Amino acid sequence: MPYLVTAALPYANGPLHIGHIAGAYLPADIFARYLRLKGEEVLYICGSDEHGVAITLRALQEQTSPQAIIDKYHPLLKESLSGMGIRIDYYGRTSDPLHHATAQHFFLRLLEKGWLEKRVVEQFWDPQAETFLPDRYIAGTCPHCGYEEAYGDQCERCGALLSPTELIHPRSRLTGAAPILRPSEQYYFRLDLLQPFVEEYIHQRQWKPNVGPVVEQWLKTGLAARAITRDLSWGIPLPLPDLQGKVLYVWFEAPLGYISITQKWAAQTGDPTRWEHFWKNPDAHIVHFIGKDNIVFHTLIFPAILIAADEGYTLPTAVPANEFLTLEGQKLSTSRRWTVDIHKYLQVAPHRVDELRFVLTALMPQTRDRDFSWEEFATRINNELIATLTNLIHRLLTLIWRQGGEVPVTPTEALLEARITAARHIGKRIEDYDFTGALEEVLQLARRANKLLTEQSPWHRSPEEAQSIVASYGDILAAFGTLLEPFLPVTIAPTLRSQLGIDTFPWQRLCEPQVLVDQLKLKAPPTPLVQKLTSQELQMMREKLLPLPPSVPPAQEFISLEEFQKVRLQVVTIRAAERIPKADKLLKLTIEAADGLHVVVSGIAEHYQPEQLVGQQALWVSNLAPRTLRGIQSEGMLLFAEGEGGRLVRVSPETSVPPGSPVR
RNA sequence: GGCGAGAUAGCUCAGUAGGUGAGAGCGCAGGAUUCAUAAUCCUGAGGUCGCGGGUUCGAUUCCCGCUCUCGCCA
Repeated sequence: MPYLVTAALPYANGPLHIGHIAGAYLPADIFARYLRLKGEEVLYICGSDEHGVAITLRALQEQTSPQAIIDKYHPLLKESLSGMGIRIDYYGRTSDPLHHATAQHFFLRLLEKGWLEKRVVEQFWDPQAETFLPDRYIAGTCPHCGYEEAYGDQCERCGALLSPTELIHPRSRLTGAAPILRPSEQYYFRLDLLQPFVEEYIHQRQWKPNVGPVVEQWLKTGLAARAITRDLSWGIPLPLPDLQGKVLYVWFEAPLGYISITQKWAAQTGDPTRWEHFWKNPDAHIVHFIGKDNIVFHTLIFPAILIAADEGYTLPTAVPANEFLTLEGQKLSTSRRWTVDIHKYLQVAPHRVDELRFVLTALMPQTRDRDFSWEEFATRINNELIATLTNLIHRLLTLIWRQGGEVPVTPTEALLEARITAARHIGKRIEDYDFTGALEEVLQLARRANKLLTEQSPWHRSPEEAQSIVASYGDILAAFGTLLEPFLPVTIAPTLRSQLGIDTFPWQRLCEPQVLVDQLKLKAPPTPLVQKLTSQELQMMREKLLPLPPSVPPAQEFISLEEFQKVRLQVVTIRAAERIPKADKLLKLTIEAADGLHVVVSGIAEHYQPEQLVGQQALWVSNLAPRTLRGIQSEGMLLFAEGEGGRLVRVSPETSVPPGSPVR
């Protein structure tokens, strides 16, 4: 039975970050690698999603064309994925002419089958640009919170979902002109009529506990007809002559990318019909790995499209959606730059890809949101990956090397049994889409082997006994060469196999009691598979990968003007600066303010020499309660900006002003 | 406002179709050991299973209400 594995098509308007990897691409990769080892026929396809308003807007921001945006991000996405060891059989893109043709085919087919309906809707028109405006192209004042930069679909300040007509003083984000309402014809997809068929499909499948309730809720509310066209220039044109200037809405055409990219792949293999082996085969498994934001599209809308087309398409077998990853306790956000971007990680730590895969697998948000922190990152690597797993491998390899590097493999019952149950449990967990649990089983095997090895302590025994004990571990070492492959395929698993001079085994063999190899021969003295992560290295990674200091919460409460005015700020001139004995970080500063000289103790000695500061101006909070530091009373506080890596930078007026000038 | 999900050891999380003393990993304390990247192994401390009611012989597990967090929808 063939498997088609897909992962959410990444949107080509920004880089991939750890949340994307942990949510979709990595679980799909582990799943696909495991199936390949099992000898199943697997095709893992993915590609860039290159249409939609966000891309046009991005192009406007960067003052370039949508084509330039996608041509910039498509390769970046592709390289980020391959750099992470995500082995995708074919990575396509939705700007491909083949995708356009496939999407247009579906549109015409649905039209022919009567599932589409033309409706006239009132939409905003920009009289200057002479174009209809999508919701996101319209800005105005939010009717809920008064925010003046709210968008037509959502207010970014209060989070309210809006419709463009609700905005007070709407204006076009293209030209700034006041848009006017005009009637426009759009095609609607009659999801409401398809609901019975979709329900039948939904109830034939098993859904993950975090997916099922969401789907049921949508069905309960009732599916509504949705517009599948938009008045835009960037996208897939409607294949109809009478409606110019309209394109297919992204949520309609993007999922069809799974089909068109499979077709593209098939064309490359020389057999253009081979895509039907997956998409028109009732025995094929189609598994979509996505994040929770995509559940509705993959479980309801995409199947509805396939059902409506009525051309014998295979419906998705499973949609193992993951929840979200947070970073240091806060939601990842590309616009707020609160992310760890993959392409940057690959530059900063190119030799630590498997380490990141390990941590992201351990922290995969399978049933609920999970948090990624750098401290956790280091702990997982040093105390689990290295201490438990690769250290076991290293001590075994060292023992073998000390016996001449060549041993016959004669496993004990206990070791064989441990290997077999581990292989079975790992496989079962992966098939249940529990990747964290599968990795835990790998560690469990390492813990069992560590325990047995310590109990037997070959280093305490006679040379003969020691030799036979060490020989008994050869089988488990060989097994790790395959067991680690789905999880750590970039450096760790292949390096182990090359040290042992073996290849991977079919997964089935790991579940059977026959010895995997008769003997092992090491060519070179073993070197550790993973280097410990030092606190300096961690610090370096953190500084280079996280541009914002985590101490500033992006979601802040608003304060009133009155509250703000309680803070008294003035410009002061620093008249003297000196170090404080036995304090590494503190400087004693004498400042000239409106009412004369004051003493302030500042924690900036690591960033400024005292003589750099004398004569300079700074901002001073004058009414902060005084505090005694190192026996010196500090009055108020000088303000410094916190730059990257916690670097402190003095804040001062653009041109010199008299000391004591108020700041309001 | 409606709906959904979550709240279990210092931390991250499992779990219970209701039942003898509630689990794992990490962290911590003590011990063993030294083949190994101060890694490994053993032992231990530590929890009113969010709060309040109810059903029950018995609830962390079922029901109702509440609080907090997150998400979806209006």
